[in-house]
Amino acid sequence: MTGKVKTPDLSPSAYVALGMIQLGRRSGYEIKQAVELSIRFFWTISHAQIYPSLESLERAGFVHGRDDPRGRMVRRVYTITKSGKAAFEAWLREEGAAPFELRDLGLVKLFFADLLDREAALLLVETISRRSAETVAQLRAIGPIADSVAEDEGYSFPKITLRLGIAFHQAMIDECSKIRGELDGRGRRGSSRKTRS
Amino acid sequence: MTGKVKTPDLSPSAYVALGMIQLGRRSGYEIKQAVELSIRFFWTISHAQIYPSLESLERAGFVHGRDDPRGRMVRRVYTITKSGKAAFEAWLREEGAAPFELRDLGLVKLFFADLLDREAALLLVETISRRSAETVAQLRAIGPIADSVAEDEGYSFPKITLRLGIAFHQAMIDECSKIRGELDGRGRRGSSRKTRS
DNA sequence: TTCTCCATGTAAGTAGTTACATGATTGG
DNA sequence: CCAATCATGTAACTACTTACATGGAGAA
Repeated sequence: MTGKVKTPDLSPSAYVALGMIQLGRRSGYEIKQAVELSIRFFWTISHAQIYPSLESLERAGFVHGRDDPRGRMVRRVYTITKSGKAAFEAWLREEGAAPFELRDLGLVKLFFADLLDREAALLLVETISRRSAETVAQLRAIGPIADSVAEDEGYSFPKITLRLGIAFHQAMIDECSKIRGELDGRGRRGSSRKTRS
Repeated sequence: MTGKVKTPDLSPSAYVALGMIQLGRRSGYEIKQAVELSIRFFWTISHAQIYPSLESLERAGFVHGRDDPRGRMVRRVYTITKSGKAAFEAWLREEGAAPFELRDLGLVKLFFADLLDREAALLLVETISRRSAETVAQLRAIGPIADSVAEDEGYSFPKITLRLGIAFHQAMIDECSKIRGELDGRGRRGSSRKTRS
């Protein structure tokens, strides 16, 4: 009789917020902070997106919000509902290609680096490598937090996604250093396109 | 007297188009194809973006376009101007963090996988791993084309960006298989959060 | 008192997509 | 003659960001 339950189609970011609420975040502000501390390397949400998302989650019946001022300071906290939990789990289990989007101007520039001299090309490699190194450092800095979350709350997957992030930036760093070596070798024999022209 | 030359601020995608023209692509259609064949793994442009970009490049004096119909078929081809070459090189050399943006719902879901049973979590790892494997396969398929571009036209950096792409997806695959191993080990002792609740 | 953090909200703008729209050419 | 490919263009929409806007709380 119920037939197909009309799942209100919420944006991915709304589901992210829903997930954060299920993990214990209460206000929009806390959700934003949690995202910055955890998944920001593969997903970002601005607060201008979070507050409207919370409204649509509430309209969908997935969360229940109530005002909970701190002193005179306005504040609205949310709890996940039963249907919210079900919807979130369904979303997690949903099949189909989860979109993977990478936009990296550094790599784009490197693609065109034949139009530059060797030094400038090396600089581009350097830039890509350094940026990944910084990211790895930031990810490692988060490590202890993820450790304590795993111990205190029993959530082990944040550590795993952290490892994946480190792994792929480390791969970039390693490949960049190989490339640098090769370009140096080529350079010593002096055969840069730019120099010739 | 000339003072600061007012560089019209074109979108990154316009610069990508400019670069493709410098590498010998002539029409919007060819640019689109070249992008799909080369940098699509870290940059995409829809044709709805390319044609307006070409107009702004022409307005900026960076390219010169002329109609070049094939029979009765409309077609407009572009050549890069001197100032276009200079502007493109300046863009390539421009310092400052080239934005790196990754949006990956697969990793987001994995982050929340503590809310699932072990099998479902493994499925998520599987999905991430498979997607990277497919990407690596596609990148390897492009390899021979990049090889011939390197030999025939002397452009060696397309091969290098290809390698970087393969390297980081391979890192994802490797890390995923480690994770899978660990989850299996944990599973045998039966301590999934979902099962307990 | 002043700075940083907590906390929420909106308006305007950017960047990009998909879908709509058209039509020629080539090869089977 | 039909499908795939070549070729360009626009309108509507979506998603998202930045900047504007406001103000309380706590610490130095």
